[in-house]
Amino acid sequence: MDDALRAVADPTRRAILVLVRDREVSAGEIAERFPEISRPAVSQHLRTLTAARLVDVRRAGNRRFYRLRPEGLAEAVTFLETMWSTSLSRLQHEAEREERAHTGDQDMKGSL
Amino acid sequence: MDDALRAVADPTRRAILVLVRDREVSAGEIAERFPEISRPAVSQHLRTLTAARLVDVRRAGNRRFYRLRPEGLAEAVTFLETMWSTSLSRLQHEAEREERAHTGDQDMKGSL
DNA sequence: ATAGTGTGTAAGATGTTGCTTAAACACTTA
DNA sequence: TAAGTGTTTAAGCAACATCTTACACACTAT
Repeated sequence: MDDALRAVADPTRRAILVLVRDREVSAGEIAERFPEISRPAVSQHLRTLTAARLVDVRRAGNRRFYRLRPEGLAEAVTFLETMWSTSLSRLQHEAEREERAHTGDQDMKGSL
Repeated sequence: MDDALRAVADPTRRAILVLVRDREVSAGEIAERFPEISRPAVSQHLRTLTAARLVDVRRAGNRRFYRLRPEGLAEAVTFLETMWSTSLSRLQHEAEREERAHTGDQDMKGSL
């Protein structure tokens, strides 16, 4: 998870992931989408993504095709979802307590 | 989203988020959980998390209490979920094509 | 006021990241 | 073999992140 979240923290790498989400894309084609940075820079990002197991590589002749490897995101998604939804459900419960309190239907066990 | 993902890329900050997920925790109490790093280091992490709007702060007398602000994770969760599930559904479609081709009855869910 | 407790800020050392240019590798084609 | 294309690796550098120590701030209580 650590590698995945670190990899995903960079905006260029996130953009690359979007590019390779739905189809295989060659390194060169990826690099074309980032005219502002050099090819080696893109290559290094691809290496980082590969090391984080966020993309798969297929070598075909001269070229290398990259594609999203969604399983690599599983742990990171789970972590963030847990933080997000667990805490949201807490907020929801508080909201419900608020509502009961206002309608005179209090639940003492719920109070802190 | 950028700030949130960068903030969450650090393991210490992730651990802090877990600590403040379910309840308010004071800066001192948080720092106690990280004996290996100094108090100022923790304070700086808290600042980063606050700037990323991933936690809320409440000042009470001497102390400052931190708590998870789940809304701050919304965009990041959405991004990762989209990458994850969209791509998984692609895999599923490929699996279904495979299945039709082989007339087998395998269950792709196992590969998650 | 003064001292004590909880916390944050400043300054600086150190390691890491992301970029660039130059060179090398790998495969294709003449 | 030699030249051409696609891609990665190497080396070096500037920017940034994270840590530490020392100090400052804010509030509490003698």
